[in-house]
Amino acid sequence: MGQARDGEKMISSIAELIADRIGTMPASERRAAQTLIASYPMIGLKTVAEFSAAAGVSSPTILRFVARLGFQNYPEFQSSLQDELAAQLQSPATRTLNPPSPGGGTVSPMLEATLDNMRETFRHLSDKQLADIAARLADRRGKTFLIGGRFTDPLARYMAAHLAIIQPDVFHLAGQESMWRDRLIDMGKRDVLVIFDIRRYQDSLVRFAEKAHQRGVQIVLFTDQWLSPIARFARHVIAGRTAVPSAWDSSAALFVVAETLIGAVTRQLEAKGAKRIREMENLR
Amino acid sequence: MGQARDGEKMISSIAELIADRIGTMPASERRAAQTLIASYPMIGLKTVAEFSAAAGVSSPTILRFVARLGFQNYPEFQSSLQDELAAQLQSPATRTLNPPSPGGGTVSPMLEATLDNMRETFRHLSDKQLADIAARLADRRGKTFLIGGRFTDPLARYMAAHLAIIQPDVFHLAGQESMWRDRLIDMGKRDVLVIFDIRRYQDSLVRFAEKAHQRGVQIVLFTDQWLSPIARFARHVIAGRTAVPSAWDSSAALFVVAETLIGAVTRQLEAKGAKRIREMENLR
DNA sequence: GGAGCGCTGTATCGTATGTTACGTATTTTG
DNA sequence: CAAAATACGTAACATACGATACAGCGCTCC
Repeated sequence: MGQARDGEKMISSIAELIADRIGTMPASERRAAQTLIASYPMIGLKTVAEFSAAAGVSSPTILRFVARLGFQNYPEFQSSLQDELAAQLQSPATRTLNPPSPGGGTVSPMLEATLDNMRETFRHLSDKQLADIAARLADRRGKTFLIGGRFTDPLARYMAAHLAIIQPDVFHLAGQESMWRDRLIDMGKRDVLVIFDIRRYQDSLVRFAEKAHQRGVQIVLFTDQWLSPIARFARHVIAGRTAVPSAWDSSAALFVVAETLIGAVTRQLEAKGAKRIREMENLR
Repeated sequence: MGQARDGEKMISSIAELIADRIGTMPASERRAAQTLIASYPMIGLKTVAEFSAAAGVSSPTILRFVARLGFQNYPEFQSSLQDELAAQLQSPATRTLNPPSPGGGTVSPMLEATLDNMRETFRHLSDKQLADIAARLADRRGKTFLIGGRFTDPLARYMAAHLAIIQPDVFHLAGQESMWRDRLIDMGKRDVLVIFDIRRYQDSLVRFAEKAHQRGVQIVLFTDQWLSPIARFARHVIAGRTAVPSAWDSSAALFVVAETLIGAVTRQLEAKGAKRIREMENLR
């Protein structure tokens, strides 16, 4: 990405790079630079022809322009712009919330990142998608199995603990691989398998998911934004943000999605008037 | 641009368009859709080949995917994404996020409440308090035990899974009450017992906490804002908000506190230069 | 005022990219 | 269980895109 360096000066964005070198450019290239800055960075993502037309110069001038910025070719220049955009989008500039803690402590960054992760996660998650998954989980013609990886299995347990109360045939798959591998026999087309898998993805889970998929089991996958290979077999994929300023990844966003789903399933069953729910409420 | 309409529903972004139609898509196209959503919208700005590789499908599938979304060809699809990006960049305020769902947005209130809970929880939690607890957990002269209630035991497991890696003598107490009650024999003044207990508070846990307290064990309690009776015996109490618009209480705030603590303990051990940490990092 | 140099656009080329046709595998339906 | 329909990938294709060679123009400096 921003490998383009200039002497000892730190250049972190292409816009700065341009500002730095615009003085040394010939007239036409300067027009190109100004056009790019004017509607930064969108015009740079379009084709050379469009860029040149917008700037009122010829194509080769655009290419000479990007070459002068230090890029080998036009695609490389575009990739750089895209990376910049991606970074910009991931850390929402709109940090309107949480006042920085007085002590400038170690807590705030962690919380900030976690809150951002949740907002980002839900931003990519439509109500409809969640409703679909909830409907599938509330559809009581089949069984529900839940399983997770090394760090995420507690999430599977958490979800199972709730779902098992409001409906029958909910099973958390625990213990040794050999234990739950044998449960495949019980699984069929009408069943749902909820899998939690984030980096580093576990081979055993992938294998298990594949076998289940072959048996026609519908897979709901909770994973991180890089998508576990299980996504290949999954009917529904929930991609949560996991990056936090810590040695560990955060599963908090996935946890919240899980809670949201639990709530949605409960509501759907209530709407269906399942008598089990009414009985349950007596116990609360 | 946003000319893509669907019946009477207003679709203003491609992400919404996808969410709307992802249900009607065949498996491979759904994978394409999910990869795009996972890193929205950057992957869509790259070439068909890169997109298809990232999604693990073939190029034609990508093209069929964009065709299903209503675009004549791939460049038109990309232009649409770019326009969307441009609009988003120009008015950061107008973050076109989760559209309120037709069925009376069921997601947003849940997320909002959860985020509020976290802010509230941390507002009453000083950095010093967390640092103290982390220091206690990082003090390796004693053992660490973790246990939780019916719904919160997964949180204990989650925390144990992490702590057990960075230091020895971390035990999650599972199974029947009789099982862990006997472990009391192993506990002494230098040991720490982390308990998760929210409404409805479990008698068995309260009894257990009391016995441990009598043996001089230091108790760290995760509970809700109404405080479990265990608070009476606890050295450190973390009170998290749990109220959400759902039939269930939310443990998400406590989960985030747990993650924060895990991070803090890890950092403290790193600072101490524990060789175990260095060994661990080789494995990551 | 003439010669040299640098800047810019036109025209051409090679290639990477999007596109399409077709055959196979998989699922669905009668 | 058979047959049709659908989904998916392989491979060939055409085009549009970026890259380059070259010529014209203006500017500067002898």
